[in-house]
Amino acid sequence: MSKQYWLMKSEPDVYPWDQLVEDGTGIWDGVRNHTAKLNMMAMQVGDEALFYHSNIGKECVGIMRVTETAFPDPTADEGSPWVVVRVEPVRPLDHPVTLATIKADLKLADMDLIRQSRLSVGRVRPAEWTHILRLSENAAR
DNA sequence: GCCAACGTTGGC
DNA sequence: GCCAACGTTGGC
Repeated sequence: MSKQYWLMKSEPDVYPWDQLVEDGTGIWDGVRNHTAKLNMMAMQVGDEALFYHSNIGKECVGIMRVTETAFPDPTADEGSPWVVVRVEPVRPLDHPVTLATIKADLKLADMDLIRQSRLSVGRVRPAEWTHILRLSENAAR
């Protein structure tokens, strides 16, 4: 299967991008939503994901790569359906791409991030991915 | 199986 | 602090 793209939210006062960079790798635990879980179960090693800071910042700050497919969330109860994936940082974005920027861009109006604002793990279409990366290169905001 | 009540997420 | 969106729970 060809590479897929994702967006994963974390509140920066709980687990910020810099922490993932410092750790070198991490598991995406604590997801308790079935749609988000299904997205994580669809991830393949080598898929790439935007790291999004929710609540504080409200911006995409970096790119990470999936290094291990879904396995049971060690922070969940035994026998629960919840899973994690393992990720590692690839690189920070040249400039963060804010939610306001994404909302203002017609090409990005159909993103999971916009259409289902509470979803913590969403799909990003290839065209959306390249567009956001282009925005992060250009934006001298 | 329906739906009201309630809880959580996350933007504003 | 408020509220919209959405998920879950529990009574019937």
